[in-house]
Amino acid sequence: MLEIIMPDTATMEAIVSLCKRRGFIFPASEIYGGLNGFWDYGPLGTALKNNVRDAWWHDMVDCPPDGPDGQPVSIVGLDSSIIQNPRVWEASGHVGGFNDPMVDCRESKARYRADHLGFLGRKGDTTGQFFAFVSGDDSSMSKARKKLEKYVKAKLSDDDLDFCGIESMTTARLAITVGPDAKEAGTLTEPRQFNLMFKTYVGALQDEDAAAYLRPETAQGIFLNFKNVCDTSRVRVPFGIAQIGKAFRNEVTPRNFIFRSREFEQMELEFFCHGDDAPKWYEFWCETRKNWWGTIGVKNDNLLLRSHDSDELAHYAKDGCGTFDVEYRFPFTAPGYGELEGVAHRSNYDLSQHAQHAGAKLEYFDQERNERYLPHVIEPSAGLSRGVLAVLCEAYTEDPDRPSGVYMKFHPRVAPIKAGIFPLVNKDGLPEIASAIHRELRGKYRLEYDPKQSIGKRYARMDEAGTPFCFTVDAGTLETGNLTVRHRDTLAQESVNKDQVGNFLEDQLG
RNA sequence: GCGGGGGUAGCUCAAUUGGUAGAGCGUCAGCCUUCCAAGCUGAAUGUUGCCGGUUCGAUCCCGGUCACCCGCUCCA
Repeated sequence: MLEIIMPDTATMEAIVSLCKRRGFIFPASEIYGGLNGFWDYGPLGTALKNNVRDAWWHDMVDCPPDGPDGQPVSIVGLDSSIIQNPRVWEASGHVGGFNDPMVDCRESKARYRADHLGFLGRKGDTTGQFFAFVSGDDSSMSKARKKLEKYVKAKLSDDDLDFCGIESMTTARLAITVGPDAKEAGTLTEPRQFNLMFKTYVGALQDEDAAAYLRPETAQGIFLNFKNVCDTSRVRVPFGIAQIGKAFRNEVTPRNFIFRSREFEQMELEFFCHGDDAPKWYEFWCETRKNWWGTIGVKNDNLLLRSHDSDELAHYAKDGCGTFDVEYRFPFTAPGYGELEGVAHRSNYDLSQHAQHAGAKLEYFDQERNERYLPHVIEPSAGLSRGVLAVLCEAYTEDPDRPSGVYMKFHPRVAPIKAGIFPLVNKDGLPEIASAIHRELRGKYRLEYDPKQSIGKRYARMDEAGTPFCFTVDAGTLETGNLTVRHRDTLAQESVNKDQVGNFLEDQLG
């Protein structure tokens, strides 16, 4: 029997509500009415996000996985600037195609710069069709002319033609215009601004010479420093450079909580290798990255791993061996999936672009091969903000049988609070024992000591915070030294000596 | 960007069809309490999203705006 899964807006609203109630995530500048596409992380959310971030950094940089040859791969860290020389974004392809008003064709799926389009009509005819062409492209123009002549069923001389630019094209005119690569009329959109980058000005004078952009991805900062890292870090190809940081995109429609926001965090790795070895490393990183999500509790049931079809490959991935997505079934995408991470073979696109635009020598000399070349790049690019959202969705577990009605089943590795330390009652010397355990271990683990209110209330709070363990000191502890540890997921309780709490956590958390 | 839906305490909601708002839960304090939001006593918290208009008076009517949710669009 197939289970039919629908977009679950009720669950999503419950998750957003819990995030607000417990201090995971708030709307940014909420007391001023918020700001579309921006979110703030509260105490628990910050801890959760830092834990996901640290897990990635640990597994990629501090303790990278073994490569295909069984030896640990070589990866170093980087933290580049959010604002770079604006020419960076020309080289990367972010400015140009996306800084000017663009016209899309719904039929041919082609996109044109609006100021590069010309329009051809019959002089004196205000109701007949117009035919668009790409200015400066003779074949495109003659094609438009032929289409026009076929439409009016007459041979036209130059004097019969009416040329105009996009500025003369009203909505009504566009509706009867045939695109440069289209057959039907009315498939061109109106010119639309596609500047997805946030613009700012460097220095006090706000003239266009001082214009700069907030980075729309962290990746470029890595390519910019490729030579610096090679020259200073004794790395040899193949190796990787990792970076975690904020990126900014002025999205048309921010939607779905922190899934598509205008300010977000990325965890990106650019792995440089010889072009011949690229397929091998691509394979390796697809495998490595898809398995990683399980180590922070995002399970296979809700993960989808898929390769891009060739027609959806980005400009930088055209010549590579493909792009591979790790997708997660969020409540708002179900039964579909939303992207968590993409592993792309970018060939040597980025380095060659920067070498060309900057006039810099970015080639690497490979001693072993006795060969000078631009390395190819395998890029596993993961969303930290989206990762946090996936972790939240995955952890959210309804359980009518427990007082809170819901608990967050975080993997201990990313849980904001690792354990609660409670005296069963706030008297008889129990708080002193619990407090002493807390003071002893708090430097090593994020713990919460709470002597107030009923024990059930404290357990319920920890359930919503997703704390995996709670240690409770009771009267028996005074005699035997044993206290009780409660497991969040099973509600099971077991006895542990108070001197063994540190060891217990060490076993469970590593 | 277009269309639709609701914005009332931290959360879930009620009320007044024009006369400045309540409950439950949560939170906090004290008491009590031998393991799952228990009990008792008390307390704090709202410019009814924001701005303007009509009115003697607006949370309610009107206009605008902001954020959120849904459907299109968009998402290199």
